[in-house]
Amino acid sequence: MLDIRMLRENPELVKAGIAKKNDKTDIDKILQLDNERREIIREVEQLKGERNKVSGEVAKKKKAGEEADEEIKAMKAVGEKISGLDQKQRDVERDMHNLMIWIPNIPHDSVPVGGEENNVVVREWGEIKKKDFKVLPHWEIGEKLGILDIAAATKISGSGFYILKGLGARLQRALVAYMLDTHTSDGFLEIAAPFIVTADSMFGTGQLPKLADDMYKTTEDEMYLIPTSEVSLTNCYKQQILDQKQLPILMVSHSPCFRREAGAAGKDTRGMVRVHQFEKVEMVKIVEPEKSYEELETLTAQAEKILQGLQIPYRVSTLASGDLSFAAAKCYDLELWAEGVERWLEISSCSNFEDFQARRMNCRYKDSDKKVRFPHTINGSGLALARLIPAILENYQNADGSVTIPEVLVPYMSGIEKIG
RNA sequence: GGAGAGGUGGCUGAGUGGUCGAAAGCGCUGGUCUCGAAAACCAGUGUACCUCCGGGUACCCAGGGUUCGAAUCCCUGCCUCUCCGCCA
Repeated sequence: MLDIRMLRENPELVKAGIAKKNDKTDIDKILQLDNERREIIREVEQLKGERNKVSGEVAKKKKAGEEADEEIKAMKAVGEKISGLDQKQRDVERDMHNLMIWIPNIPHDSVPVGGEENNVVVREWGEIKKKDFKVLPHWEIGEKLGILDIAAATKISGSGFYILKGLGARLQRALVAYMLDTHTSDGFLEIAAPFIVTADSMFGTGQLPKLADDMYKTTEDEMYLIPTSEVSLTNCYKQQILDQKQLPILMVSHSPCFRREAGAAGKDTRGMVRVHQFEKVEMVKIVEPEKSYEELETLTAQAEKILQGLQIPYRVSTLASGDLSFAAAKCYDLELWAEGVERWLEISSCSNFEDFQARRMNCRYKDSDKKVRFPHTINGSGLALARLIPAILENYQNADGSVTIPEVLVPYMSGIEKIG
């Protein structure tokens, strides 16, 4: 959510900002409602002041055993006027709120303007080596090794699901453990949080109302399956005032992620790179505003650390404004190179939301001057399993059809060094 | 799922229609005292909004309602606790 004061004081800045995200919210309409709202408040507060004063006099008279019919009659009329204005104020505020919740966060100045084609690669790591044999895509090598069964998953749940078996499932568990161990030893607190959350939590992190169609919703209770544990982690601190001493808060968790992927039919449908349910390790930081961009860099480095440990080539891009998600002010995408599908696969998005989510969640902190302020929130995958496993099956594939286990994972695999 | 009890400031807790934004205690901040600390004593101690910058309004879980007037009465929702049922 944006600050209404910012809209009032810098409407052109906001308009320019949301235009960079191709958003067409009518800012002038909001400002008009805001003016209307303030006019109503001015009027109704004056009336309420009068009512309070006279009601006090009524109380005094009654106590003294005097009549106060005149005052009561006059205040009845004032009261009616007040409830009319109260209603009007509620209506205006509701209309305003319903517009405000659709405004995306505005991009940071360092974000390139434009669509996906304007994303900027800021660094690359590792060497893309061409193997001297034909590398099979993960769905083929996975089936051959008996560790991946997409057909069975399709029977159970329809398209967009996968089953890992035996050492495939074991590999996933090893990766999760490796990532959690890495992040916790770097200061992140491991959290095991709910996978089903209220609409209010989805609103807090900015998934609702805009992304409602991309999520699974329960029919009886209006609960949502999390599309990422960012939702559970960040909302741990909603409707709360933190102490500055508690910051920065660093959290990490492993969870399944559920995504309807509405409108993505036919896109990257083979294998496990685009599915309705996948596992992910997610990092979230809640930090002081002044430090958030610095903290975004270290969070991104933390995600990169995993890929470096696994020796998988990757690149980091700054997303252009049009490619940014609804709530993000700046985002780095990490993409790894998968040798079988011969493509860059998005493996992590590290974003700074500034105070956008904090406002929606009403999460605040008391700074050293005891002033209550909104902190900044940051998150990033560290990393997504459904793309990491394909990359390992492809990049670590051998000519004989076996797959070598990355060295750092061997201890997590009871010493197993190779599948197949 | 059934029955009951309850949600008041940072915390404990009083308040059942009229000077209640809310007693008291604790905590916290400042001061006196002290070499310093503790104790004692004194003072202060919420947030948001509107403003013609004088001040005003709102907030006692949330949202409605009754009333001249609501922390207090009514309705709805959420949450917590106790007992029963069910259950990995």
